[in-house]
Amino acid sequence: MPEPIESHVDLADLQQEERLARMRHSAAHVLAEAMVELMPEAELGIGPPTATGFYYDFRLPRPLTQEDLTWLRRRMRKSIGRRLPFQMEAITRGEAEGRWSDQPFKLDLLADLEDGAITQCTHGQFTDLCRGGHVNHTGEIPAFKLMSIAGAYWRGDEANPQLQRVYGALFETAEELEAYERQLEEARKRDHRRVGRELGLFTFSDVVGQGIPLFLPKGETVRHLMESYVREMQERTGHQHVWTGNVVKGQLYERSGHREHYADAMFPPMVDGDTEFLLKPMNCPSHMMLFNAEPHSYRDLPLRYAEFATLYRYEKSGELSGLTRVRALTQDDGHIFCTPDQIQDEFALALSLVQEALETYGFSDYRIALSLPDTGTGGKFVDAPELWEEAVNALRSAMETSGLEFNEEVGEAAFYGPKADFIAKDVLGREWQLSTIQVDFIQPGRLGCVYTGEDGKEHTPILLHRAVTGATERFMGVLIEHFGGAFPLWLAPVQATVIPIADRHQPYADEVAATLREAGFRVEVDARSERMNAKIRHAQMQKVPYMLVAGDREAEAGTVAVRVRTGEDLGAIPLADFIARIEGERETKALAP
RNA sequence: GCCUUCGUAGCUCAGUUGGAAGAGCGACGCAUUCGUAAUGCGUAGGUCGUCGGUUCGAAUCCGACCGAAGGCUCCA
Repeated sequence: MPEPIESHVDLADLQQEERLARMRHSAAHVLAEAMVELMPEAELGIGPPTATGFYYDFRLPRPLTQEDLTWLRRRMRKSIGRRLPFQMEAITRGEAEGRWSDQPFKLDLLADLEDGAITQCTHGQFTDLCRGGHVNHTGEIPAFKLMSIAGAYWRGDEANPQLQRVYGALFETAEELEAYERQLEEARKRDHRRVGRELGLFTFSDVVGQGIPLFLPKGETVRHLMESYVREMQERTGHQHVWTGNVVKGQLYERSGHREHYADAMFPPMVDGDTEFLLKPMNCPSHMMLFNAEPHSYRDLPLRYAEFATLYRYEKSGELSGLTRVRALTQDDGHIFCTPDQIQDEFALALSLVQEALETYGFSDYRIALSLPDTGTGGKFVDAPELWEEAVNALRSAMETSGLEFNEEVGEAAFYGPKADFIAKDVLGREWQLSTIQVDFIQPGRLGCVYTGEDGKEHTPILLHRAVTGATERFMGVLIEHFGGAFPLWLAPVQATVIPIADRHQPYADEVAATLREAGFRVEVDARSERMNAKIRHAQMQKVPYMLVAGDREAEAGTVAVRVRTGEDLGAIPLADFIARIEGERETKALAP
C-alpha cells in the first residue's frame, strides 16, 4: 500500500504566488476528473498552473464544445463542494505502469522519471501522475472560469499528436476574477489591430496577401516619424546609411549559411534560367558584400552600416498576427564591422541606442534576454569554442556595465554568435522580440570580409548585427497598444484639429491651420456641417492631441481656444503662444502634453 | 502548417424550422450656424468570403478553397 507523503499546508502562510500555483494546479486535477467522467476514453496529458489560471491537455474522441465547458464547470463545482482531500503517494514504476497502461501520455512522462521519484495524487475517485503542489482539499479551490478550448501539440512538438487544451482562469476571489475579465476586455480595446482600423493607420487585403500590412496615410506618417527618429540617432552616433535592394541571388545565402538554417522562413525562389533569386529575408550578407566592395584598413573600423530595409519572411500562416507578426517588414538594421577588442564598446553603443529609443517612447515594460550557446552539444551552433567564449564574456561585461537587468538563456543563441534581445509584451500578455544586438564571428569569414591590420596582414572582422526598434511594423503595433492610440505630439499623425464653430469662422480656421503648417505641424480643419460638440467628440476619438476651437471671439483676438486630448481646457491663447508651446513639446519628444 | 471558432453594408452586429436581405454608427445630400464628447430629415450602399453540391427554392444544409481570431511557451 502506497505511503501518504504530503502533509497539511496552511495556505495563509504561503506566498501568494505559491498559494495561487497550488490552487490553479489543483483545479487542473479537478478538471481532469470531470473530463474523465464526461469521456471515459479521454487520454490525459499535463495540467500545470499558468500566469492567470491553469490548463489541462486531453486527447478526446471528439472535439469539445461550449456546452461541454458548461458541463465540466458544473461537474468541477460539485467536486469542490465535496471538499475532497488531495492525497500524495509515492509509488513504484511497476504500479504506475499498471495504473496508466492505457494512458500513453502518462507512460511517456513516466519514461522520463527516476525510480523512487514517482508520485501520484488522488482526490475522490480520481488519481493522476503528479509531482505535487496542491491545496489540502478541493474546497480550497476558489473562483475559476473555463475560458477557452485550444489545440496544443503534445510536449509542444508538431511531430507529436495534437491534443485539446482547456484553459481556465483562476483567482483567489470572485472580485479578482471579474477584474481579470474586465482587464481582458480593456485590453481588447487597446488591441493595435482594432485601434489601427479606428484611427485609419493600416489595413490588410485578402487580395494583396496574408501578412502584408498596407499603411494608410496616417500610418505611413507614424512609420516615417519612427524611422526618421532612428535615422537621426544613427547619424549622430557615426552610422552610415546604405541601401541594398529587395532581391538577392540564392547563392549568397548558401555562402552565408542562412539558407541552411532559415530555408523554411524564406519565400520560394524566383527562377531565371539556372539562377535563383530570393526576396531578401535579412541584410547581413548584402552589407558584407558592400564591405567587400572596397579595401579596408584597421583605421576604418569600426565601420557602421545602417539600412531601413524591407524584408520578406515566410512566416507560417497560423503565426501571422496584425503588425506584430508579418511577412513584409522593415528592419532598422545595422551592421558594425569591428576588431575583436572593439566588441565590447560597440555592443555598449548599440545598447545605448536601444535604451535611448525605449526611453523616448516611455517604454519600460520589457525584459532583456542574453542568449547563449548550449555548450557541449555543438548542434546548431557553429563550432568555435574560443570565439564563443570571448564574445559571451564581452557581452556579459557590457550588459553588466549598462546596469540593465537581464536573464541568460542557454541554447537560444543564433547559429553565428550570442545575442541580447529586448522582449516586450502586448496587451494580451504575449511576448514579442523588439530590439536585438547580436555578435557574429562566423559570417564575415564565410563571405570573405577582410581588413588590413596594423601588422600589414589580412584579418577577418567581427560583425555586430543590431536593430534599434527591430521591425518598424512590430514596434508600431506594440507602440499603438502602449499608447492606446494616443501618440505623443511628435508622433501623432494629426497633431491638432482646428474646429470652426460656424461656417463664417472657416476662413479664420484655415488661416490658423496654414500658420501651423508653416511651423511644420500636421493640422486638419474640421469644416463639416456639424455642431462643435460633434467635432470635439470626433477629434477626441481620433486621439488628436490638441483641439483648437475658432469662433467669433478667437477670430477677433487672433487666438485659439485650446482643448487638450486629456480633456483639459487651456482657454483662449494667442496663436503664437500656442505654437511656442507645441514647438517645445515636439522638440523634446514629450510623452504628455 | 496543425487544432478550435468565426466570415451578412466601410465598422459593430441582428436575421426563427430552408420560403421577398435588416438596424445602429459611418459616408453622401438638404436643412441647421451652434462655445468643449453624438442637431434633424433624407439618400446611397450587400454576388450574405469564393467555388461547387443537395433542394421546387440556400445567408441558412453539405464539401472544398480563401481569409481572420485564439492556441500549439509557462514540463506530471
